[in-house]
Amino acid sequence: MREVLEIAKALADGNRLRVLTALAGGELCVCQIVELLQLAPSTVSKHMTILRQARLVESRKDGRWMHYRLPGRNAPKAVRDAVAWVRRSLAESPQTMQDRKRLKAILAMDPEEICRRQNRS
Amino acid sequence: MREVLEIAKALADGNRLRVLTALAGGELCVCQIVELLQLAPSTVSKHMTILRQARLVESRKDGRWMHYRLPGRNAPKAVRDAVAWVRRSLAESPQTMQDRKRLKAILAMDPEEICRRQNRS
DNA sequence: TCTATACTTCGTCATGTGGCGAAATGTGAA
DNA sequence: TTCACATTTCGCCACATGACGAAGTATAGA
Repeated sequence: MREVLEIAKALADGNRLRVLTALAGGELCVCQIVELLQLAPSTVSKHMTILRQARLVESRKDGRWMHYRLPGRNAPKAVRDAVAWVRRSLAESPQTMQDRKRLKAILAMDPEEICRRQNRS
Repeated sequence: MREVLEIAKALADGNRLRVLTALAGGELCVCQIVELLQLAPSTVSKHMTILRQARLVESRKDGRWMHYRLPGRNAPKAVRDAVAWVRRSLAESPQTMQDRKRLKAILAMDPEEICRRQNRS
């Protein structure tokens, strides 16, 4: 119950649903997610912590960059099923389409430049 | 997105998860749910409204009694899948076991007596 | 070591959510 | 019609949550 409720609460936010959907296209670092959601880095960090606590994402630290990705096959069934539900339910959503487009542009840029941009603003 | 988020928010509460799990055993009226959750009738009513708005439950009015049940086959796929996720994920949970036992006792009683009890307290 | 920087943590604020009791609603029975 | 009563709606309160900026942490590079 505790685990399932934690998952459900983690899913109960539009920005977190967008992140999970975006991660279906492969892992992303925090600054890329910041660029996608257009939120403050601290806010994004908090969202990612909530998703990770619920095990809905896994993380990998690479130097100064933190990468997040969807959970692998060894994740609990409740988690994998929840992610699958989100992916299926939002696959055709207008928000997802728009994010997919935006993400394409983000991935085309150099990650370092994205971060530099954020420091300027 | 709107629909999926509404479902996720409706699932993000322990009492509502308990109700959905309990409804797997068949439809229940409000006073039976009140007895199960041990919450004020007005609180339970609010929970059921949230679940119904998200289409996670359907309702049937029978005289003074309102019965709630899990959605049928004509419900949206996102809804059916969400209910299935909850049922599968909580099927073996201690809370579910305990509720199942309590529910058995509740169903053994006359519904009218349950309501009478609630008015006394 | 020192600096720059990618990210997280902390403090704060506005808003959202879950709880209750009182009042309103609607329906069967007298 | 009038009453009893199952349920919902309303108003309120305490607490949770999402947002930000400032400060802290950790790591690559000079």
